[in-house]
Amino acid sequence: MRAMLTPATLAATAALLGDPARAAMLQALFGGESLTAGELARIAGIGAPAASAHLAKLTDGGLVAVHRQGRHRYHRLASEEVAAALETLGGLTMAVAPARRPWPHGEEFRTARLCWDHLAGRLGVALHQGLTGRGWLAPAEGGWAVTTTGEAGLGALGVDLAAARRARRFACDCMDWSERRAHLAGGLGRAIAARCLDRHWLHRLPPARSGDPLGRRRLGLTPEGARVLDGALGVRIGA
Amino acid sequence: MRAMLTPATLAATAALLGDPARAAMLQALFGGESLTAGELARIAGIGAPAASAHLAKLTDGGLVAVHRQGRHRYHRLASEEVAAALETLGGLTMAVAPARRPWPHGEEFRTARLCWDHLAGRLGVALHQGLTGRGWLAPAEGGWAVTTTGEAGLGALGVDLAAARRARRFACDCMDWSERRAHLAGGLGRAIAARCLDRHWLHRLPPARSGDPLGRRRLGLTPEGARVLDGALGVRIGA
DNA sequence: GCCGCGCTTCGTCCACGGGCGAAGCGGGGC
DNA sequence: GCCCCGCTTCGCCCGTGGACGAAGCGCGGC
Repeated sequence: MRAMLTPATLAATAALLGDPARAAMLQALFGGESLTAGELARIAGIGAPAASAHLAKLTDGGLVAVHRQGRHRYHRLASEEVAAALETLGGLTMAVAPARRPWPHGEEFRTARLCWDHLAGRLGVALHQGLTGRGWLAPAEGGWAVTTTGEAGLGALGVDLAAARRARRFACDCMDWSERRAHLAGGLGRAIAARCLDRHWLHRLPPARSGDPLGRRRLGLTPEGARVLDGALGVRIGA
Repeated sequence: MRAMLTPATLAATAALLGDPARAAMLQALFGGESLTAGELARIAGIGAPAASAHLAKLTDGGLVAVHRQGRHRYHRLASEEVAAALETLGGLTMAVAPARRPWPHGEEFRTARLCWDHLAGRLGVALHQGLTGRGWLAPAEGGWAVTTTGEAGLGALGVDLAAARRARRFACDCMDWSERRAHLAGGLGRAIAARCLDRHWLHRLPPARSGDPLGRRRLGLTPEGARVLDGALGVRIGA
């Protein structure tokens, strides 16, 4: 039983993304971290009351989820779909915007980065290719399912499949705007990214400059990470 | 040399989609047809002056392209990226909107439909799977390239590869929100869809009811189409 | 050449919504 | 218990932008 997709409801969702302050907040949350209302207010360059109003709209609209902890309220993106929409809208914006200033992140940004909680860029796309090409994932209702081969392979890498299965979506596609190809999202995408960061196969790179809207989303691959991912899945993004 | 992706530019693009009248226009154009300003005004339920203003914003923003013919001005979506953004935003809206009215299109809509100018739904996803799984497409900069095997296979189906290559993008992914998987967009996606409709392997289904916001996007597969696509690419969506 | 039609431009109105300061609420710290 | 601090609510102001009617422009038809 799904709802009707009318122009009005689509416009309502798009309008939530169409305010500069809200867009700044969402872009900050797109880095994968949970942030307090105060931090988001500072990032968006507005006062606390305005930020509170924006965050109320975003949570009402189902784009942001809140988590109370003491006197702080931590905000994060609510779902895969929100991350996917931000990623795709970013691609549209880049395609549409005339080339004004040079793109300051260049190759490093396209090589590997976080898309909310999963891996993107050339690395994310190569990972998707490796997982499906080696038969670790098979088509399933609503995305992908892991095969017995995949279960063994991912287990050997130490990926927490149990945690991945607890997510609303186990594995589905997400558009990578810099590569124009799909990368892996869902619980499995998150579990793989978590494992890579946990084992220091990947590490977060510092922002290119202060106030960087892309935050700490850029990732660097360590020599060990390159070895492990190439050995297990044929993922090669160096050259 | 790419432009910078600031919150402000992303918000500006999203705001273009965030108006009910503009969203209605874009959703109508998402069916793949070129429509005149008058038709779009009627669809959006607004007067001619307002429609003209909205269309000017959409073309200025690079979301819609115009084509003069006599005293009519035909409007269509400007690029892959716009179609991809509409598709993804639709998915976000559906995920976010509480299930109000039942979804009236059900299985027929998920089985096969147009996403602007290429195939989507279970059929589009299966096609993508068939093309990549059989080695007809290989990873390439910015999407996919056709292999020699693929060139032969697509040639045998009568797909116009020369026309496909003239497009800005030859082949790239686009998110399918009903399947949560990638389907094929770009010049090749358009050429394949055109061939299928041309040979009556697929045909447009009438709107489920008048005023249907999804227009004539639903597609039906003919027995011959099912036979051809299964034989060439192992595409099976019947059961 | 004249009129008709599709579309755009201009001028005007008005409503929605985002911003802030002040005040209120609630959880922790001491 | 008191205060501090993070966040929200309230009340208000103001700017943006979307709507329409009237008028103008350009292409076609007769």
